[in-house]
Amino acid sequence: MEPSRIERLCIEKGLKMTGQRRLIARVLSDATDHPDVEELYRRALAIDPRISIATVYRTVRLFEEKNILERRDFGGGRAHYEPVERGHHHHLIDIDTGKVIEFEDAEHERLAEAIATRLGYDLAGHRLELFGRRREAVAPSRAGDRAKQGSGSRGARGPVNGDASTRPRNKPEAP
Amino acid sequence: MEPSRIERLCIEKGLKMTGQRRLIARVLSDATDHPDVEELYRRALAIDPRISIATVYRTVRLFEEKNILERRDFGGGRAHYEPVERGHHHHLIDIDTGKVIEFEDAEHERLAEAIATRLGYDLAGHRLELFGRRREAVAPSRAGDRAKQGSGSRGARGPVNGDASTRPRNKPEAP
DNA sequence: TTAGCTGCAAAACGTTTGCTTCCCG
DNA sequence: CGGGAAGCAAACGTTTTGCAGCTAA
Repeated sequence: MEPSRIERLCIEKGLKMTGQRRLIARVLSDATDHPDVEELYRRALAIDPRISIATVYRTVRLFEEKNILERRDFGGGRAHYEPVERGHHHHLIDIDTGKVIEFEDAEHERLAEAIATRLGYDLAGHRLELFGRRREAVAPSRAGDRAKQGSGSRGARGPVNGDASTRPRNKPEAP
Repeated sequence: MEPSRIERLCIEKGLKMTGQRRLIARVLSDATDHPDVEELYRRALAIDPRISIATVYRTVRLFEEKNILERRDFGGGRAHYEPVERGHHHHLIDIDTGKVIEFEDAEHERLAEAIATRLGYDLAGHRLELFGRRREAVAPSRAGDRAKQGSGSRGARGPVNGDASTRPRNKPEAP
């Protein structure tokens, strides 16, 4: 079987390629979403049931350090991962479904740079997260134009209450 | 002793005011930074050594639900809190010192709204975090106009390595 | 051959909760 | 007085780690 994109990256960076790393690399290469470690573990288990979750943790950490993966924190306790090769972008999180939409915005990049400069800093990184809710179709004609959405790891875990009342242990919430 | 600003808020919202809540309200009113729960606990302990950390957790959660506090996640495991009365703003985190600088930017607000709209969403909230490093003074004349900085909770815990090598368990890092 | 990876189970970490006692309103 | 709050310790969910054996290079 030919090496996955991420496995190739690993080799480039001189990592020792074990079966488990190859497996995780493949799972990550195949992913189009932002899985957390448990989800990665689940997907890996489905292919080879002998892998341990400790290895998944160790591997994503390694990959992150080697700049192969990016860790994302959408709020809700668990870290999510995605290949850096997808390039720089930001996220809009649907607070009703938990779905994550990726986007880029040149103007924002420019603005972030400008703000840092204004404050006397060199920008080393930044993150922008939007939390939103599908806009109701207001036009009287056909309701609901749809947005291309990158899909969330696991499905929604119940809607966020708009007024920050009870917080359901592990949900993203709108700041 | 007269009630702190936050205690007044609590009373307005009809919360039962116990000694502990009054204490935490005071500590929060006095804070100009973004303390985490442990730090709040420490500051509260210094005033009244009989408070328990469980109470601090329960209280900040309550205050958050009542829209008195805002929880912030700067990456690094712990949640940080600040009074909402400080108004809407964003943060620039100094990756060398851990210091947090607050800023507002009208253009960014407008842009965030516009992006959400473009994607078919109503913006419910958003967060922008910049990670940066003090700019070296390059100009031969007077070096470095200074930025008003809100100061980090506890001092820096060692610099972040620019290339994401070993991650020191509980440090913010630049995305 | 051997540095370094894996699995397992146990520990660590921040946070929440069950229960009993205590206190505010 | 009664319902909610506090304290304590135990439980929680996620992540890390110590150790003994295994494996890629």
